[in-house]
Amino acid sequence: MAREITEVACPHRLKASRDALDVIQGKWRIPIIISLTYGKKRFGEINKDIADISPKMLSQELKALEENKIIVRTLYDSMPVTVEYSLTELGLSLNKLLEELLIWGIHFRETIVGK
Amino acid sequence: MAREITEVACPHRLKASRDALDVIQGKWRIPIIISLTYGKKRFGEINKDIADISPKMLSQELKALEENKIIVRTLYDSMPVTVEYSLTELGLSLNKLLEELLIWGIHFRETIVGK
DNA sequence: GTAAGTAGTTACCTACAGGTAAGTAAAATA
DNA sequence: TATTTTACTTACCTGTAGGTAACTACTTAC
Repeated sequence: MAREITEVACPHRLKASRDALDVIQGKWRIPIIISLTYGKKRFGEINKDIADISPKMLSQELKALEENKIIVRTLYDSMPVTVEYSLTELGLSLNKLLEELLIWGIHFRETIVGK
Repeated sequence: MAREITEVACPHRLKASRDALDVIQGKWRIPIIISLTYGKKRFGEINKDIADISPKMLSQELKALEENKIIVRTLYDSMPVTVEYSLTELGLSLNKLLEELLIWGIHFRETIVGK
């Protein structure tokens, strides 16, 4: 019965969904990921892309995304040290989820606001 | 160029994604939605499904989900007053997004933990 | 009358997300 | 020598998410 599915399958499903949510949640993660889908960028470039983020928050969120293997930080020891951030394979694999989030968000807006 | 897409299309995309995230984010929203995908339920039944939620949090989150038109609250004035919660069309339409969240969550776990 | 069930509410507390402002270090430029 | 650029860090503050515990109101069963 449905009861069995609920009790047996749900804890695992819940844990995975929660993991995914934890990675993309917060105010800045998605903007950062989207900023990097258009290619590798430097700290200052991301900062310009996302106008209202403070360097503290950007630094903090980049660190978190790096820990979760969503992005990689590459340091070039050129004359003025430059750092570049880019999406990993795992980061790129978020594409479908982000797309679905976007689609539902639009649907939500149409349903709530539109009528 | 990509630059143009970034600057023109992103603010709207971001807003929609953020809207969607706001609806499902937090510790209890997804568990509650999943609990209701298996049919309408009463307060006490959801409380039993999600063992560690407090009545305060359940009440609070049900109210928020109702405000966002994800669920409906139906009151039956039978002898002991009973209340039933069920998913709306909009709530049911979250299915694909939740599925995608689950799929990526599993992929994430395999990539991070598995190897 | 007392207990138990249904569906919550109220008051209070803590932890973390996020924000502001300023400081840091190293090299390039003027 | 002083200023600018890049990439941050540090200290401090506020607001919200979430938690605990106890209380409420109504009804049925014992």
